[in-house]
Order: sequence, then structure tokens, then C-alpha cells
Amino acid sequence: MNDFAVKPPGKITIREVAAAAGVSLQTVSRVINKGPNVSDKARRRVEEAVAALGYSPSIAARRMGGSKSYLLLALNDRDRTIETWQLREGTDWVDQMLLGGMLTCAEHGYRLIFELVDTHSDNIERELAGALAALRPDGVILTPPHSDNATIVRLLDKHGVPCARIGGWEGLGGSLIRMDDLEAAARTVEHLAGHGHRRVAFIAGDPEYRLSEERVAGYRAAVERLGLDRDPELLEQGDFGFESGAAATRRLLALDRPPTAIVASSDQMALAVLAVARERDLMVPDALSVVGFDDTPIARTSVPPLTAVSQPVSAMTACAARLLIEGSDSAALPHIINFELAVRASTGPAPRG
Amino acid sequence: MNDFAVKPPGKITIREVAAAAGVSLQTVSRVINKGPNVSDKARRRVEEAVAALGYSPSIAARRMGGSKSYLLLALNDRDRTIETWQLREGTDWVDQMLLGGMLTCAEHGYRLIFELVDTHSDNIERELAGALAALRPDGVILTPPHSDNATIVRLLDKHGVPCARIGGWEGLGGSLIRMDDLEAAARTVEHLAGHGHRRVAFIAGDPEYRLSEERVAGYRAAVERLGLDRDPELLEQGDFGFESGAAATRRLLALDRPPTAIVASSDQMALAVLAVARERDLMVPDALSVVGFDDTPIARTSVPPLTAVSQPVSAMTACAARLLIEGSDSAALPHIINFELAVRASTGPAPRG
DNA sequence: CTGAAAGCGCTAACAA
DNA sequence: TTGTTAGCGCTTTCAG
Repeated sequence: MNDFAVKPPGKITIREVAAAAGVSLQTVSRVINKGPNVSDKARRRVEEAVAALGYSPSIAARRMGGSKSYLLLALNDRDRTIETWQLREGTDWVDQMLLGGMLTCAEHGYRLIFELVDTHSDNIERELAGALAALRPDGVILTPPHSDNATIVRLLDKHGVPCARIGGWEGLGGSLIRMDDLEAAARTVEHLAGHGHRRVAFIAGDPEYRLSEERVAGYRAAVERLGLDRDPELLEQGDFGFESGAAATRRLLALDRPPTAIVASSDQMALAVLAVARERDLMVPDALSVVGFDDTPIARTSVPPLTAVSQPVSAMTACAARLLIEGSDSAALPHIINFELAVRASTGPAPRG
Repeated sequence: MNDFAVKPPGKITIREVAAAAGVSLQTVSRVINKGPNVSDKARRRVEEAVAALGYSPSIAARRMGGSKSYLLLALNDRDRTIETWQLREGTDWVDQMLLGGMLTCAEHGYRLIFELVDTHSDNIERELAGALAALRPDGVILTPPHSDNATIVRLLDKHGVPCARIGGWEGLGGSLIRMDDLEAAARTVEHLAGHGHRRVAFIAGDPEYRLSEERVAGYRAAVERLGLDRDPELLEQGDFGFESGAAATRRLLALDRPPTAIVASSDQMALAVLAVARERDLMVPDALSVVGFDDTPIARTSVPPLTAVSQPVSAMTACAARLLIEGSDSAALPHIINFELAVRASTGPAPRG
């Protein structure tokens, strides 16, 4: 019976464990880090001591001594994120990121730190460099629109911090994780065409996001391929927000030959389509079918519930974390995560012409 | 012209700053920590060097040397949180916590780490102790139902880590931050009584949460005070979830003299009331008024939008962080944060008897 | 396979 | 008002 167990908790260091196991500090360190060159006997004794003392290595000390910090940084745009939080529109992008990111990190003994940085500020370099210097993370997860921000990616590279870019495109370093936005947009059009729609409109998202143009491309390709009406007036520009969706819808419905279906590049814009339709007593889906993008919680509770493309945010973040932790050669192909089209009551057969 | 500026970034330590400013490490440390006994001249030179080099102290090293980690830990129940994230019902409790917590931390040079722990597990002590040992946070923020968990609070105390308990009650240590749930429930009843309702029902929440009984007490007190019908059948037990709310509503509507208004202790249960009412072609609010609790995003987009009590989650978390960072005597009174009753279309005049 | 020594970047305690 | 010294708990060398 030793007296280590009665030591004040939280004060148990590798030293106590080594003493309890009757080995050197190094051996304990090796066991903890699953390093080689440890006899089974020594390993077992150390593991027992660790369990008995409830030892857990200090992440700060590990960072100090070694080269790893066991920290991953998830970077989001400060203004946009705060605005989203304050608006309380039910967007759960951050929650889904945490879900995928935290669980994956935990599985590997890592920790995810969620951080906001100001993209548009001139001192973005200073701000990001500060966070890197303070935390020294082993990797950084970037989300749109940061993912394609050359300043950020290059700064990360300069600091030697690997990054995984969710929704990012080729042309910059780091691992790429995204869904097939082009294919997703095409799928929505196919779904509608399958219901007999021939005049399908599309409300594009904020052009600052690369995925906006991908979706437009997918829409165009599908319209072309399926031989639907390819009237340029059916393509409207939005910015992901409700107001822009409402305005675009009004323009679309004012056309000589208005669309029988509208695909919006965000749920908020799709909700706006629904609102404008209700305002004009246009029944959805009888007179107008509506499809959204993202499949946020709001999509399930809207009236009617929204058919929408599910963005696999959690899975993408989990993938990003895994790549960063396990290391991946940066020249690898992008990791494409499957999306889903959640079909709900906002889409139906085209009205009879 | 010195050559510090061209050093590889991220490798700038207090040593570089000291050299650039021509002072000792200690002086730099004092300036960074706003310590006393530094001449204005030295301070200015150090600040200039810090700015010029883009220096930012390593949080790991600060933790190692000193007594502070500049880290605050926000602890949530693992299972419940993950389930909430996966359900995607639009609950933004976590987001609001981050909003209040991260911003307040950032203002003070701290960082918030969001962490999940398994409450119901037997090895909760091991798990929590592990997180404390690994991170060594300067304080911990507890949320319901952890806030009143004696095991957790005592363990924290044993480790000497201050805690701030959101939605916590007296009887255990740490700072207390909460809203007045009793008063909030009473306010909902007053609101309904003001509309002429005399039979107001209440669906209670999960009894594992202390606030559930507070709300019941508030409901009872208001019913008493306002002289409304205080039929015990009007009080139903729920568990915050949709299904429990639906079941309770069915029982309430099956009464000989059903209520003309129902207050539910969560938005999800209130949504269930709405759903059951629609199922029976009971118009809301004409035939039945409904009030929810929490005011999650869903409350605004439901049909009709829900009158609900807004929980000031962000403000409570900000307060908790502030108390932890600035230090507060633990014997202080609880900090009561104001709630609001968001009045929307789900409540209206009582139907004429 | 194992252990001893050095040092990561910082702050506390001490001296000057 | 300053500078010096010794660690914090760990991992990395490098010797055994």
C-alpha cells in the first residue's frame, strides 16, 4: 500500500506514476504515447499505476516539452457567426461542427477549440497569428468562406500548421473536404423534373462562397441535360439571407411565365419563397414546389416542411479532424462527403399547364 | 534595424521581446500581465516590441510557469448534448452559451473550452478529474442538470477549481447564476389571466431539473393569487420532450372541463400542444392559448408563432464567465438574470364560455 | 528495452 | 523599479 492515492488530486504527475510503477519517467511517457520499446511487464505496471492514481497528462506540459499540443482549432468567421447566433434562426452549423469535431477529437485524445476570427479585418494576420502562438494547435479546420481565403491558408502554411478546409477548393494547400454541391443542385432539379416540372428557377447564394457557383453550375447542367426550359430569367441572385430570397421570389413570380418550382441555395431563402407564396395565396406544393439547401432544423418545422439538401456538416468536420490527427498527404484528392436530399412536403407534381 | 522581425513566425517568445525592448524577461512578463512596478518608459518599449514582433504569449507556458491557465471550462452533459445535436430540433442552448461565454472570455484574454462529460456514468469522477488534470482550467461553468450535482461540485472544490453554476441553487459551493423561473412561470399565468383565461393548465418539465419544480411553484402561486381555477388535474407531468408534451395535452383535452390555455415548461412540449390541437382542429389561439419556455428558434417559426419565456442563456453564461475571471466571493447572493416573455400569436383572449 | 539529462516558454520568489 | 534564479510537467535527445 503506497500513499500516492491520497495525494491531493490534480497534483498527480508523471513522476508519481513512475514511482508507483517503479519505472522511470521515460517509460511512463512511452506508455502514454504508445511508443515502442516497452516490455509488456513495464507497460502493464504503468497502466495499472495510471488507473490507480487517476493520472491524466497535462496538455500544457505536453505542449511545452514535445512537439504536439493535442489541440485542433476550428476557425469560423467572427461577424457571421455572432450574427447567426444572435439572429436565432435555428442554423445549427456550429453545433454540427462541434458534434463531428469534438467526438472525433475525443476518440484520439485530442481536444477541439472553437475560435472566431475576423476575416474582413485588416489585422486578420495579427489576430490569427495570435491565436496560433497562444494555442499552438496541431491543426486548423477552416470553414467557408475562410476555406478559400488565401491569406489565411498561406499564413497557416508559414506557421507550419496543417489545415483541413471544409468546403474548400483546389489551388491552395491543405486537405480538402466537401460535399458535391454541383451534383446536389443537379439532384434537386432531377427531383423536380421527375415530378413533371419544366420551368425550374434557381436562387443563387452569396457569390463570396465558392459553393454558390458550383450549385448554379449543377442547376444549369441538369436543366440542360434534362431538356428543361433554360430561360436565363429563371436564375436569380441571392445572398443566402431571407430578404434576398423574398426579393428574388417576387421577381420570379412576376415573370410572364413564372416557374412552377424554385430551388433556393439556402433554407432561409427557401423559407422566404414559402412566405411570399403564402402572401399571394399560392399553394405549396400544388401551385409551386420549393427546395432548400442545408436542411437546418427550420426545414422540418416550416409549413409545409421543406424538401432540402442535407449538408453533412458533422461528417465533414469529423473527416477534417481525422485527417489532421492522422496526417494526410496534402496532395491527396479532395474528400467528398455524401449529401442527401431530404424529400418533404414542399415539392410535388407540377401544376397542369 | 534588428532581425527579430524576420524570425520564423510563431517562434517569437518572451525572450525575443525582451531583447528587442532591451529589458529583462521579467519586465516583459510584468507588462503582459499588467503587473505593477514597471516604469512608463519600459512599459512603452515593451509594448512596442510586442506589437512589432506580433508576440502573443503561449498559453501552455503560462500555465506551466504560473498559476493561471487563462482557460475556462464549460461543462455540459454528454448524452443530452449529443442527442440534442443529432435531433436537430433547433435548440440553440449551446450556441447561446458560446455567444455569451466566448465573447466575455475574449474580452479578458481568456479562452472558453466547451467540454462534454458523462453525468450518469459511474466514472464521472475519473472523467472530470481527467479533464481538470489535462486542462487545469481557472474555472468551470456548470449547466443544468450538472449545476446541482453534488458529486461534480464537490470534486471541483476538492481540486480547488472555482465554479459558476448556471441555473444552480443554494446548498453547494460556487457562484450562482440563474433566472427567476418561479417568477417567469407566474408571469405566463398572469399574461393568460389578463386575456381572461381562468382554466390554465401547466405541463411540468423533467423533475431531474430543479427549475422544473420552481416553475410549477410559480404557476401554483399565480393561480392562487389571481383566483383562477386550481384544479389539480390541470397540472401535468412532462419531461421537456415532444412526446411527453403530446401525451399530457391529450390528457388535458380529455378532461370534462378542459383548459382554455396551456403553459408548457419547454418549447418542444408547447409545440406538441400545438400539434395535438391541430390534430383536433382546435384553433390556436381562438380555442386554446399556448405558452412555451426557452424561446428557442423554433418558437418563432411555428404556426402560430409561440408566446414563450426567453431564457437569457447568453447573458447567464457571460455573467458566469465574468464571475470566474474576476473572482467573486462564493458566499455572494445568486445573480438573477432577467428573462423576457416574448408574446406572439399563440396566446389570445379566452374563448367565451 | 530502459534511463538520465536538457530544455520547451513562462512566472514566482527572490535578490539588487 | 528592475533583473536573476529556479522550477512547472512533460518530451526529446542521447547514453546505457
